[in-house]
Amino acid sequence: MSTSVVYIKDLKAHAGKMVELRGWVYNTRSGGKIRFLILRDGTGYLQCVASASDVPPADFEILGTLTQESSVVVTGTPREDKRAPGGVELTLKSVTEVQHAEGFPITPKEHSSSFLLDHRHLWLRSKKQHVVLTVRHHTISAIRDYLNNHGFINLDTPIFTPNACEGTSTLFETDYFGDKAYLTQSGQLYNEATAAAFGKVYCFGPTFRAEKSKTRRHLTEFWMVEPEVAFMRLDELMDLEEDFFCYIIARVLETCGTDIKEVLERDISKLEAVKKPFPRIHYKEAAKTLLDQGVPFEVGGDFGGTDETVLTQNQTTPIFVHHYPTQVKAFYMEPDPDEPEYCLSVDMLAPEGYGEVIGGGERTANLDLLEQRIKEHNLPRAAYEWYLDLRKYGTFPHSGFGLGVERTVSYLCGLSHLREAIPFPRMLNRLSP
RNA sequence: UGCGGGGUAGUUGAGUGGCACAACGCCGCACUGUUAAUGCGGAUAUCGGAGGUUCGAAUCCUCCCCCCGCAGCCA
Repeated sequence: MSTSVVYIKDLKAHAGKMVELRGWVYNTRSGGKIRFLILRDGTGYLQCVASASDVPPADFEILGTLTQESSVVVTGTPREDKRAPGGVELTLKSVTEVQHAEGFPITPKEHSSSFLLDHRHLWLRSKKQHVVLTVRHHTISAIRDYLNNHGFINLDTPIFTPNACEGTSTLFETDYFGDKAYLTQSGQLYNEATAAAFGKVYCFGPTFRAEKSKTRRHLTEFWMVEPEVAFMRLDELMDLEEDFFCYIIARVLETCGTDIKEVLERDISKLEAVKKPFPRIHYKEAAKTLLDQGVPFEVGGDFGGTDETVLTQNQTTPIFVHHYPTQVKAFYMEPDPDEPEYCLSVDMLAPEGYGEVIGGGERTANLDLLEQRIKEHNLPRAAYEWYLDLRKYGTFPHSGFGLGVERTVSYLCGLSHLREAIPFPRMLNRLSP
């Protein structure tokens, strides 16, 4: 009879049959003539039990010397047992040590965040990080599925760019064969070109901001999905955003809900309560709310983290704040024709203090206005000639938005800092590992 | 970048002028159902770096480095 090689997640289907598993030692416990091995294989955790009378003496000896994260191959027969964490355990028949690991630095006890980040390559093996990054995977998968199933074409935009997209944020500069090139901070301008060619498009990739921000909500390298739709107006954009976001939440709850609740100890009823439509609040109304609550807020400015928390504190769903002052938003935002000092922009703010997760709006379709705005923002006109062409040859109303993947994952997982929402975070003071 | 809090054993902390401590981890012994096992024993530190004050500095002073939190900016 041959022994089949299985993963822990599939173990229940092999109850009573001899199987082989390959993985790493999570922990061991010894009880004299009985020894326990907690094995992890990337798909789950499994308690293996060996009695001195049931395994060869040499194998029993190995079980007594195994250390945390040593790599092993074990064989045995799985069976259901209420005493085991997970409900299934393995009656060991043999164990082979592939490599003996000495002094694994991360123990199941408490560590500081900087110690863990220094050991991020090893921290990834721990339970919570495993769940968070699995949520990230399903978030990305849901994003792609939603857009692909709603007629969007994925057309990725360049990471090397010759000019600033929004002109305001700080860019990472690189040498490009003697010329200056910058790492992209948004694919938005290129999306407008592909939207004119394909109608509904999105780009999805890393973006870079050299902002010297050191907060729980900033990375210097983060992932963003940016859909752009030809002929879409602001109200339809909000319809799209809320439907999209609800789909992501539903997919993640379906695939990872139990782990988010049990391993991350996040209150998932807060996620289950998120239903569309989300409240749509005009900037002026939001500003009034802040002033009514006694928040020292300067009308005409953008919202800070604290402002966003106050605005969302009594909400069970994310909210939309639209019509920000034209002055504080990017040059390409379309001014409201009735009230040009406000523009057709919209941010989606998540509840529970997570703040802005989506930023977007309707883009200026008018060539003259766009030229004027480029001048006002002191942007080099030559670099934008191609962008102006989009208004010269069949200009069209269009809207789009950018959703930050790490902020979304952070919200879904209830993290206190988004550095855990990406495998290898890049921050102001961290470039390694 | 500004303000605040920190840097002591592998890790997490206590220690405000007088013998460097504890817990966990690690090593050894015991234990046939452990769940971050338990009990007993053991090893482990240039107290972030450089200078200074002092009979004596982890502790006081000066400069530097690094980390954490908050804010601005933003997804």
